Amino acid sequence: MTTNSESSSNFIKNIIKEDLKNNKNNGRVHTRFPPEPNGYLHIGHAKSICLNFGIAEEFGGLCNLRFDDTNPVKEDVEYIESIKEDVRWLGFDWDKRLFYASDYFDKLYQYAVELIKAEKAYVCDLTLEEIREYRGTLTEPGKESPYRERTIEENLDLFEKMKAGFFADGSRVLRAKIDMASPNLNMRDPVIYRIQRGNHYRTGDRWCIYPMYDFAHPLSDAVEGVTHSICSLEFADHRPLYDWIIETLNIEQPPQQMEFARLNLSSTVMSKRKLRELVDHGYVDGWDDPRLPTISGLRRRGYTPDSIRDFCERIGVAKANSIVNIAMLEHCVREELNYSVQRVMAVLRPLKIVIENYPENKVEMLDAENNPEDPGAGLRKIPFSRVLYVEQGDFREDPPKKFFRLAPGREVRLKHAYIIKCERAVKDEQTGEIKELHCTYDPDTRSGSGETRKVKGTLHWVSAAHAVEAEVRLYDNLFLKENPDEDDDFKASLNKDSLETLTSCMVEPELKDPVPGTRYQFLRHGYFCVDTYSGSDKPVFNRIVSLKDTWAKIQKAQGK
RNA sequence: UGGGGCGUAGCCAAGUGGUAAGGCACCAGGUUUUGGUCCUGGCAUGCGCAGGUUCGAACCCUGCCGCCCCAGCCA
Repeated sequence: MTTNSESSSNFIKNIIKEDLKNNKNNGRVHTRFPPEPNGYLHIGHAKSICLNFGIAEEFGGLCNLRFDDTNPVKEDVEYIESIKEDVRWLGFDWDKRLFYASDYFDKLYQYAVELIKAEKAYVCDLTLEEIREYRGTLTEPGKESPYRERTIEENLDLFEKMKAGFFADGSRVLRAKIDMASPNLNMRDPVIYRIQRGNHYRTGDRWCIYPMYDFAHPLSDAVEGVTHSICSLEFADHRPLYDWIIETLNIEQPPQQMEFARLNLSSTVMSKRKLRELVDHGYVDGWDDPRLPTISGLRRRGYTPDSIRDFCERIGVAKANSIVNIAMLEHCVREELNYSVQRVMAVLRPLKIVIENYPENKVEMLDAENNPEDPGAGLRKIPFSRVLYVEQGDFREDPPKKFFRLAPGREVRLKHAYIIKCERAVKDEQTGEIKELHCTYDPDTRSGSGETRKVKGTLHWVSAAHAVEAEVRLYDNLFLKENPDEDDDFKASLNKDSLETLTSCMVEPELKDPVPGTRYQFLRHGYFCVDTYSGSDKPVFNRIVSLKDTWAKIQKAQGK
């Protein structure tokens, strides 16, 4: 497998090792992956999933899947199944530990009551705008709410009534009583419960008050026995509040929040908001568009779970914001697919060639190795005949330096077949367009015959009479800019050519009725995956990633 | 201009006082019936900058500079 058996170190693992050494939490390691069911998972989530489940695996602990569903207006069942499917597809198992923050609403309510009784929370009647004003600014302290000193009894009564639906949405909130002068805005009497009518996708209309993240999260962790609560950097400012909740409520075995930098990938966007915009406005064809960094997009594109996990392992975990180059991800799939996937010949832009000295009706079945990296993959038979297709780009009438392919008078080998020589190009008299090539073959050079004559280039090809017509979709970066977020409108650098659809490709008969999801290497092109929606009439292949292309580099260096 | 976090090669990232791991990318060469793979070698006299402590500093101290996050009844 691609994944290194020995994973690299990072600051989170180091802390956990230290905790284990000190027998903190009685040697338990328990993490959780806590998505909000309000969107599809992307590769940034994969990093978190690999981290959380990976740590549990490595240290003999457990990892829960918990839906952080405390906001009824944003969440939907639609996302639950897709998230579960994605986590499973990545290869992780939460066993019986599938949880929902919404399952804790009763407990959470009790904890809130407890806070009130300890005079650590109060019902506040300030409006949203007033709360904002009272909060102060980054440089000035806030003011205490006039409702801050209500009695326990009054607070209990009001909170009860909030729950019972006596008050309008937004008219009152429950706030933690902490410190309006704190330099950390999160500690300036944060709202921990708000009134919000609306149908929660799981609890329906049972509740009209909902806990805020800052209140629900530490307590959900506590309820589940989580020891290490790993989240992204922007929550670092919330840690004092997280700890305050845990301490104030006297939670034993307090979970510990730790923050890491989330993943950014070059030439794409990662925020749910932006991905949603691309989907909703038709810039892409849905959440599983193969150009998207969503898990479902990558899956449809043909990426493997192993390659994504390998990627997450290689990029490491740290606290520095960074943008990982997408070349890293591409490397990971190539590495896996190179030794695991069958080779096949596919001509994407066909150019007809006629082998003049090859008998009219003869067909030879030639041996072709399925995977040179894996002799156990065996051989298959491919038909060779007088009329073939080769790649248009493999012929140049006036070849540049270092061009090792077909040109008038030049010889090349046809992979698994014969050495052929280009005798002449037939052009359209009107347009000058090259219609076909006339070649001759050397009967003594059949592959495997022991012939050792060397030629500079080897081309893939397909027998015209036996070829299967196919559609091939070539994907390129969705954005032209390494960091689309730099622009005022991230869409400014959208790549208009991120999808190129080729509808007249000719592939070998092996690919007649391919099973969706099957991956192949198209010789000299790259790795391709049969599209999820590929029909039987004409197979559709998605390019996962191209092969590395030295010739392209040479051309670039030559200035084309 | 308050608070929190971060600066190690083009991109990631180890390293936590003993003289800069690893990967990607890139460059050069070898092998090759995929211009793929594979193999070999190269790629930071340097760790944001400037001082200081020390026999010795990316690691400790001081002062600067730069970037990110925070004023949702979102998560």
